[in-house]
Amino acid sequence: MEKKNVYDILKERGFIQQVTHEEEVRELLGREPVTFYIGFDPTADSLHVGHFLQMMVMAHMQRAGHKPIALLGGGTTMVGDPSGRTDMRKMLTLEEIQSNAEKFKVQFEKFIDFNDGKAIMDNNANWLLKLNYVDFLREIGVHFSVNRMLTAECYKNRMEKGLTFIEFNYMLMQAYDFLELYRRYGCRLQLGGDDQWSNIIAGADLIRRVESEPAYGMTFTLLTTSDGKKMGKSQAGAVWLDPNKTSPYDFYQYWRNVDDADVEKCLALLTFLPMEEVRRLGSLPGNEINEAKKVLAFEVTKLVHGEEEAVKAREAAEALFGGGGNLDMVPSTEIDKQQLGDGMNVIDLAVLTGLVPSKGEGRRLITQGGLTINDAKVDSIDRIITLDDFKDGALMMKKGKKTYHRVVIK
RNA sequence: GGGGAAAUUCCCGAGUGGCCAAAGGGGGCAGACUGUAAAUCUGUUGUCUCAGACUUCGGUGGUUCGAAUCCACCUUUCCCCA
Repeated sequence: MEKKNVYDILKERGFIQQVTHEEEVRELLGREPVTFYIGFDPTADSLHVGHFLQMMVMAHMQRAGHKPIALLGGGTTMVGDPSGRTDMRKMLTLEEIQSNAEKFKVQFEKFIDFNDGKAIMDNNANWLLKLNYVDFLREIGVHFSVNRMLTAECYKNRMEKGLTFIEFNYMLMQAYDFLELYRRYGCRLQLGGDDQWSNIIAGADLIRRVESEPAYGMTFTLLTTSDGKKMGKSQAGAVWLDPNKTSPYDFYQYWRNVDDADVEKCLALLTFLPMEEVRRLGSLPGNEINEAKKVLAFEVTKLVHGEEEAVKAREAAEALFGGGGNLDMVPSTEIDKQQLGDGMNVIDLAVLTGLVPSKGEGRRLITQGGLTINDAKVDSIDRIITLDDFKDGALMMKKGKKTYHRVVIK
């Protein structure tokens, strides 16, 4: 069987949103190994699921024999990308950015194979930070029409709310990155989320002007739910790839609970399952779609945290929602006997475990009948927890229908 | 540089001296219904030793018995003019 063009794979799985030169890009990708890049601005101390989608693209591309460049935005983050934002980005210090970049670096290495030059990692701080202002303006600035920039989609809503000059420059920096990567590594394709479209075409145009060489760009769908909201946001904030920020159990549960309407899309974008299987799972009727969600949760957790963690997360979920099984991975808190004393108020215990953020909320929860201890509803805010409530040294608290927390006597 | 407007609780946005922990919406949380889904309906949504007390309305200082509301200065943002 002839090898499938990676462009068609990405298209079929629903990644592709916009392409600068559709036919040319497709042909190029089918013809020769292409060096391409995706930029990641280290604005936080961990990658999140949005980044994960980009890494899936890199992985698909790498499998097809192309060479990814993971570009850390150590330089661009100093400026801040205004795209898709209504307010100004918080300014980060150089130290914060560098520390974040180090964390990103470690995470990249889990997803992309950098051995034997199969992929490249670089940081635009290496060239952006030492740029000379006037030289930059003369070499790069001349190629940008302010009139045109102002019409760019990414500045539209900022034209109403305000846009500072520093952010306005972001596009030039990113365009320059592309040029720099072209010069250093022969990179002629930039990929990114759809909110990066303006920045990407700016870079491709720059290479065409300055180097008179073809350069291309392509954007991917952003992870949104069927009703257009950003995905990867849970009540606790973003869903992080760092297990210390989002535990594998919570990560698993996030995907286990996606809307019916989003299951197929997520399977296509975030797993490597063959498309026939994705379509089959996505079209399961009614209740059966839960099987698809289990597959989704397991597969994504496996990719991000490894098979062992994924199995544990699945077991924990099955134990809680099905009964029996291994409870090791369920979020839990250890408490010693002294702390418990002669008895401890439920609310205090709930706050201690972090199940509720404050006593007020704990009271509210109990009053509304939302707290369960060992499958029995707590009906009084004065309920005292004693050693008798622990079975084999453990007690199970449940908030609402699906937030479990184990308390273990140590 | 000159003139005008604004900054409110997670977000948007009311509130112009006591009735304001602050309308309304969104979001969150919980209950009912379900399939660990969606939609819908209901309740709830600053903290605490919850009767009551305490902290909050960009910052600092004032006026007042009493301020989110008035005054001064500062910070930030937007708009108009140059």
